[in-house]
Amino acid sequence: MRTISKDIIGLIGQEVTIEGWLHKKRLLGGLTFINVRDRGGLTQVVIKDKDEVEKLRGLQIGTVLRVTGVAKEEPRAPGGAELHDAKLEVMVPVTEEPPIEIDKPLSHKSENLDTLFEHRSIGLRNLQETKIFMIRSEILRYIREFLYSQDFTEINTPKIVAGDAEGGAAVFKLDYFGKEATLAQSPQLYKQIMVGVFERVFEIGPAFRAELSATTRHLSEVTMLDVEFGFIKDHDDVLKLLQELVFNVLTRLYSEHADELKSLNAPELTLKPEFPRYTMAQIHEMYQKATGKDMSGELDLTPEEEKWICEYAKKNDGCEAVFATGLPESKMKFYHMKGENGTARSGDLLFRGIEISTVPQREHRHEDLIQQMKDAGVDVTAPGFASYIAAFKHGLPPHGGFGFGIDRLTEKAIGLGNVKEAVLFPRDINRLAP
RNA sequence: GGGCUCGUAGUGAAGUCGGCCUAUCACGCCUCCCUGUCACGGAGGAGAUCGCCGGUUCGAAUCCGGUCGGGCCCGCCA
Repeated sequence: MRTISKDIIGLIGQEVTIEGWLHKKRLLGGLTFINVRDRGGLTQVVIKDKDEVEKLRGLQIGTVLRVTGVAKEEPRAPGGAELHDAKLEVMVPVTEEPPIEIDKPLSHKSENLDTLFEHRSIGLRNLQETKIFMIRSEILRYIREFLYSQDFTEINTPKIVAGDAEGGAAVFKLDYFGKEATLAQSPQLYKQIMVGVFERVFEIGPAFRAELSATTRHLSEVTMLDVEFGFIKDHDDVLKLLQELVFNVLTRLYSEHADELKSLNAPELTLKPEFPRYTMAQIHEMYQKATGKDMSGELDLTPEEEKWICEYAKKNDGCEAVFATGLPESKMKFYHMKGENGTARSGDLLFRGIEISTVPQREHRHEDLIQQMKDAGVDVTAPGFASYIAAFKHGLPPHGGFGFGIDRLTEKAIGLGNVKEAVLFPRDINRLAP
């Protein structure tokens, strides 16, 4: 019977067998400590028998072991317990020295990220690296639990799609049995269609972006949370749902994983249930007043302004998340709903200096949608649009939703410097492997 | 697409306006010592044709040109 490391504390006095990877050796002469890693963490094993220690000679970190010993309560051991009188069995010997260390912090300096990703399969065994992805897993779990509690249904939509459906982002083209297809840049059209079926849907999946962008916040393959729900009263309903989701997920993360976040040097969380809201025009004006730089000619916020408004909101509103509303109509997509004074009913959610989400209300009226598509130069007869338009023709209620970057949220929740650090195997303009 | 930068043992760094470099340090690795370590400690050792190609020079890690590979910012985008 195999015991998992975190359960040893409950089996004091009993003989237990653990299986895992040799994580660290410390030879002190007549006494040897080894750490064995399994899915529950590390177990410290104390070995006094020289013959048992000899079994590890020539074997490197990563060697897979079966260890049988007696569980002892020991305040000096990590976790309060350790194994004594251990017998070792080498299940998979490893003689190759690891290319990257796993028991000391790895360099996350931007110029060293390439090494980090090159040796990803080993580096991820470093407990500090593992924590990043444990936290990412928890963020996904909290998101799902919140949305289930709000009666949402999780869906999966195709990632191979016909043509350039949405517009905006650059797409990857591929040959699909002789036809031209693209990798989906977003589940936008499908999730709207599904509002006509389930009312409330969400999807967590990949989206592909072919922009030639090489920055700390861009990936060619991102993981998006896409939410869409019907029977909204107004745009405010959409902003409120996102606000509640983000507040719920982040406060839960910071309370349930305080230790891990602290060990990763994550900043303190400053958040309020009601996120401050500023219009794009207001932000341009406030930024100009503060810095003297005039950005009013820009339709969108510049990266510098995004950082600035987040700092401002943290200091003056006590909240690191902030909505930028009143996106200019000229920047809106054909499926967004027009607002007042040449703006779209849309907003951006910014957190710790970066855009995490775009939050629009959709145009649900069939005739108006068709007109907006034509105005945007979209071919409404293209095969990719037929079933989309049909959903509207057969009745879609007022609805809205948002796309939401999981990678960016994970990065910023932990306080990392580059979105790629929050991705197991990042894809960017230079990297296709591992 | 534009601009700016970087490339030195397995890993992270120092040295870079020509010579004191037979290339320095830390971690890791190997050998030995060490009975409470937990980034263990101590002694010794191996490991680098300084990304690659060419040039200048008596002499190049260091200067010049090219090339390949990274990184950061802008634009685009989320």
